[in-house]
Amino acid sequence: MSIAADLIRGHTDTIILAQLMHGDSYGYSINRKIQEITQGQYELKEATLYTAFRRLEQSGFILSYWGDENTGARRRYYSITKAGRAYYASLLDAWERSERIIEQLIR
Amino acid sequence: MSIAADLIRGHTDTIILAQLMHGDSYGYSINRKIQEITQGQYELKEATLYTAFRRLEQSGFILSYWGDENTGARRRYYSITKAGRAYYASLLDAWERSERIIEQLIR
DNA sequence: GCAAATACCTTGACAGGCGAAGTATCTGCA
DNA sequence: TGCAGATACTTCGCCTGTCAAGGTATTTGC
Repeated sequence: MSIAADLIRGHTDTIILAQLMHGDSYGYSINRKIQEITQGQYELKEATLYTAFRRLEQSGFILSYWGDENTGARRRYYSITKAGRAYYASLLDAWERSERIIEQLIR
Repeated sequence: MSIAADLIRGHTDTIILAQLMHGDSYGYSINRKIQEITQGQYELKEATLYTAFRRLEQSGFILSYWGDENTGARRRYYSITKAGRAYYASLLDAWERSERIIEQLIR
């Protein structure tokens, strides 16, 4: 991974929720998607990913259920809740504001 | 402070170095400058600020010296080193790249 | 038959941010 | 003179998020 994870820190929840806004998905798939989108420049470490899922579920922003694959490894799917959508919107807004602030401060 | 500090986390060093690129300064002043620039939307907590100074100095990115005020409280001034300038440039670059990545990931 | 990919989970360490509390000096004002 | 408030720096200990390392189980390809 070529990008300092510290700079993405704090966006983990936003990234996961953004993916779930496009539809239910499961951990491994979401992480591959992230690698695809960034052309391998970024990935979530598994431990980080699964801790985030637990955090988001405990907060009521996502729901999980086991997929009923009759083939392949078992998958735990996640679904964004209504509260999750609202939270996502507020995180997007926070990103936009912080982006402007950082821009001003680092030049 | 209205902005989630977690989003700025990881930029503390960059922000401090950016201010020192404009000339030597001391903690309290740098923090006031940050509040000015952001119109009060952001500030570094004192503990955060001074730990960052120590971290940066130990890494050789800044130097410190006591000011010789004969009035007012004593001030510890900081000066950016050559290594600090190079580090700052690399942090700026990292910011630009991470900004693009985040943009892609959160929509 | 076995390596590699898929898929998930847990533990413990570490780093950075920060609340809280403390020290010391100076300024303004009653 | 006395005292609040601003200036200025410092330390301690907690909290949170990241992640290395290790583990489990299944399926696919050779």
